[in-house]
Amino acid sequence: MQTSSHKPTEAELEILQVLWAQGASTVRQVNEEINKSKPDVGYTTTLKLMQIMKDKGLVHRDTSSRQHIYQAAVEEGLVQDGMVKNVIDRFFHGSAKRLIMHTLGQEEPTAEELDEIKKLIQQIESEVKE
Amino acid sequence: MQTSSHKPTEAELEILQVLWAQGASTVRQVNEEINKSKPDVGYTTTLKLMQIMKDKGLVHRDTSSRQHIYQAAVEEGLVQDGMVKNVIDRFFHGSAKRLIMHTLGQEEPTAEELDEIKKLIQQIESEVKE
DNA sequence: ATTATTGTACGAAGAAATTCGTATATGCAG
DNA sequence: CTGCATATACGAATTTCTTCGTACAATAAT
Repeated sequence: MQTSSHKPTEAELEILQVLWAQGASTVRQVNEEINKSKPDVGYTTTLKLMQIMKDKGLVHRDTSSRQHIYQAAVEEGLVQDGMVKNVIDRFFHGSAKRLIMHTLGQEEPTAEELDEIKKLIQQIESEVKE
Repeated sequence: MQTSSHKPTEAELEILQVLWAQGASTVRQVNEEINKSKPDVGYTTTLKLMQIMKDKGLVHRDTSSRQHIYQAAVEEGLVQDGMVKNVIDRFFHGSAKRLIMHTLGQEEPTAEELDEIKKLIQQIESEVKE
């Protein structure tokens, strides 16, 4: 088994975000996207990071054309999952409930959103009963 | 206004956790607590970190006795808040709902916890109506 | 009073993450 | 064909974070 899933660093994560949002992309496309929020990140910096990520197995690379095309090799959901676990452990004493309640109290969800959350809760409750 | 709130690093966060849990403490108290999970962290390492944190304004220090007494200078809730915002932005496309639903789906909360969350939702709903 | 213990100060080593300069290859316009 | 724009490769500098050795001061013990 290919021991995948090195935990991405900050900068690597930013690149993954772009790949998740835009799908397979060249280094230039990724760098331009990143430059929208961080104008000073040089092209070779992004390139190097993406090469490192390829070595770590975080992305796949298609080298058949001159402009290599990169693609996320880890699922967004799995990384989200890891991050949520991490936050729960580090900031909410291991309690998912605390995270949820904090978020509810803090982020002012709309009535529709609250509705959807309620529905999900009911669904979970019914699953547990059966 | 004193632009406070340098974002704490990993190691700094761990120290803040201890200070939040135990209240004002000496370096030795903090180091001993940390040694429960990380036995190899040396005393001077913790000391140095706490001194750095004092420079950054993350903790306050009372030097009136020989054993300096440190106290968190940032509120746990505020740091949690910042982290939750961060995670929502970076991993959940800015949607608190998505974070909550992901967490609910992932972390298998107990029936009691679901109850509490429902209560909070109802409370928020009634507040919005008024 | 002398020694051992326990404390802070702080420079600097070590490790991890990020950034970039430069070499070199390829494609394209004239 | 020649020059310019645009690629990748990759070593190395830089920055940030963490760890610790060592110097020195204060207190406690004998």
